[in-house]
Amino acid sequence: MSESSRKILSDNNVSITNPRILVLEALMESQNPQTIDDLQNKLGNKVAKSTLYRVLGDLKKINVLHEFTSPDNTTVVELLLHDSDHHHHLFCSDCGEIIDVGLSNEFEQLLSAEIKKIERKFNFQINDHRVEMFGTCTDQCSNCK
Amino acid sequence: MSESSRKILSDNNVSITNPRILVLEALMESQNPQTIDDLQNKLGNKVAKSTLYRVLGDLKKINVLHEFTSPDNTTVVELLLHDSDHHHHLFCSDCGEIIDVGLSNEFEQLLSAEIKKIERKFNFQINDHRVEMFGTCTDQCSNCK
DNA sequence: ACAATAAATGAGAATAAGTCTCATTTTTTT
DNA sequence: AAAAAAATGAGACTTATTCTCATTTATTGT
Repeated sequence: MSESSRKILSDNNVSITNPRILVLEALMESQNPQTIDDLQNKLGNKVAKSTLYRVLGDLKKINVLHEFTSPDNTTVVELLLHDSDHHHHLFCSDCGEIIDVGLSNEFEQLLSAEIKKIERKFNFQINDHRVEMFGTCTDQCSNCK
Repeated sequence: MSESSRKILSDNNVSITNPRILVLEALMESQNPQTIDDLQNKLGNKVAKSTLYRVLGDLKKINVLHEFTSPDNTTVVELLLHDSDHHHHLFCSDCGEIIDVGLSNEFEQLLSAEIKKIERKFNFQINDHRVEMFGTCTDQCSNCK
């Protein structure tokens, strides 16, 4: 059960500790990004707050964790295990839910072309991008009643 | 000089006060998004910290201010005076600079089409979107030496 | 223009997310 | 299994943002 967590850590030469496994399992419990609060609730008092933040930092350093900020200014975090799972985010301003969204290859190709133009225009080297979409879930999502 | 600031306020039925004018002028000084720190420096001690935050809140409420968070977790703020000036952001991870970027109409049209698909798929009503691009400015920008 | 009323401000206290410290525990190495 | 290195927990600390409330400034009605 904790096998994949252990693998993530050993693959990245990070020592295998209980807090790290617990945090990884908590992260894997949900597909979509989650807040630090969500994580703390899942972990209860099994991992100290300082350790939680430290472990999140460790996971960022080995590039398996992506941290960003939602429009209501909450820090959210999501596992990024495969380079392949490039995706974007859809934010609901009613309930705060954040949903991972894939866009078509056609779109991604045109975006890549646009990005090449921007690189030239601004003399930048661009190594990542993301599309954020903002709105409201028109009927009930898991949080809206 | 402060005419356009006054107009923004009166157009939105917000009472015209000195701090509001000063904050608007400071915001208008730079085309690209700026940090709260930048603003505080520009304003010196002319506007109290609590007032600055309150005024920024007021401006958000009347939709002339857009606040977001940069990848290094700093709050940044930019005036959005015309509905027409839809744009995206380019972040430099070396110097922290944030640059406003427009993308082609062709791209925006394809993105709109993608967004319509997402709306249907997730039962969302999407009212805004933004593309974020992350990279480094390969030669010196205004901050990099 | 002038009171009266309502709204906004300044100063600093309060809150909260995130970081830091250091003594103890756990993991890794040999 | 012992020694060395790294990670953890607990709580103090920092810092951005919000809140409170007495005072000042703006707006409204006459």
